[in-house]
Amino acid sequence: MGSKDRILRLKEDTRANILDAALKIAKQEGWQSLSMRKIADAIEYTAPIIYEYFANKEAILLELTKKGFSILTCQIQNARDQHLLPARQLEAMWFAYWDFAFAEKELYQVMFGIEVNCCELARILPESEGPADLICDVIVALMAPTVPTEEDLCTKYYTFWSVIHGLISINIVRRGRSDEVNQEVLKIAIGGIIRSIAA
Amino acid sequence: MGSKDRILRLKEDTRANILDAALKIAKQEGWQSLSMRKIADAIEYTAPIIYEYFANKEAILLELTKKGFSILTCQIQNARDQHLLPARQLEAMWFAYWDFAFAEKELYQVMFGIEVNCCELARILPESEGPADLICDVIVALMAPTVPTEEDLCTKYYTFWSVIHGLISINIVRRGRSDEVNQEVLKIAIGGIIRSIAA
DNA sequence: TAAATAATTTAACAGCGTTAAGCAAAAGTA
DNA sequence: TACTTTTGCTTAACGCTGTTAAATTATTTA
Repeated sequence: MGSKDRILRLKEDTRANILDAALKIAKQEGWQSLSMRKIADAIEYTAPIIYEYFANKEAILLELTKKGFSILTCQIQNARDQHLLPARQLEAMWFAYWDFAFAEKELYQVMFGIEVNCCELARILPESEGPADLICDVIVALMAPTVPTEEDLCTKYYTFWSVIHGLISINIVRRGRSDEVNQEVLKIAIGGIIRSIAA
Repeated sequence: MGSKDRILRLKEDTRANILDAALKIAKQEGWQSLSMRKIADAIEYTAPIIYEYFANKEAILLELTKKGFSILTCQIQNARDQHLLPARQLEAMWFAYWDFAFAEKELYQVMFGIEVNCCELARILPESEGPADLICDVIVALMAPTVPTEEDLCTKYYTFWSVIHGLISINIVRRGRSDEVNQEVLKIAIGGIIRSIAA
């Protein structure tokens, strides 16, 4: 009876191997050249086997997206927990976001890229709301005792995200400027928004 | 001898037809489903013919990118010429940028998407510097009589671009919030940067 | 009219995602 | 032990992709 468990565990392993292989290939050759056959090669099976673990290629990308949001959420949480003042927390959280985007460039790309998985991500993947929820909490704290409307909170988060995501996008598609320039732009932008929120 | 000209003109026509067809297909079905055979169908030829006008599919995208930058540059110029004060000009220019991104969504995507044409765009396509040059000029005017260093100017342009590009990206990949929210975020962001520059 | 050149198409290659059929080994049953 | 069923996996195939070479048709030149 224990053999069932062992087999189940092996299956879980192959599933993880598929995801690992996909990400590894993306890191080495880019998402564009990721193919089911390459994944199969990497895990030493033939391509059809993958379809016993994932419905299709998109499902693999979605799972990696999920993984990405899980890691990002975790790191934003950690950043927050290392500060007490909301303003400091917010700054640290966005810097964590920034760091994640480059430390896990491929994950970030599959999370926010022009890929298939765009449209209704929050609907099919509730985890994708994690970072937003965390940051909105701190924005509320920063504004206390004023309580923002849902609309207002959304706009503020949105402004933050646009700035940081814009900077990241530009840095990923182009070869970014020097790190110093980036850090400065980031600090100016974040500081400006924080001040405009706190005011 | 005039027949040579006529043939050349016809050839120029088919070239334009290829570009038009490619953009039309992208508008109707998205870049992802654009194929050489579909283009060929649209211009009522077979696929290999396209290769007498363009080296490959990427060359077609590059040509459309070029076209996009040409239009964008033109519209930014127009926006500038309708105002006198640098601050007003700058605002109008970024709003023109914004409008272009949505009026010509597909062109904007191929210009700044995660596509192949990313890395050294300015090197292979000098036109892509047009908008930046125009806007930098106005930034300099805004700062007068202070003369910014190249680095400083670059950082300021870069900050602008990040904010606007971020907002646009988010609006294109996700279904954007209401127009009012967007306009407000945009106005706040642009206004904030302009003030921080002018100060 | 015959030869040369140009324009266009058909056929093919290698690769893609995906599915169906086939096979071989293991497990269950008598 | 012998037979059947199930499982795991592969091979083969379909229709699609970008791209190239060969074959074919049409046009121009001699």
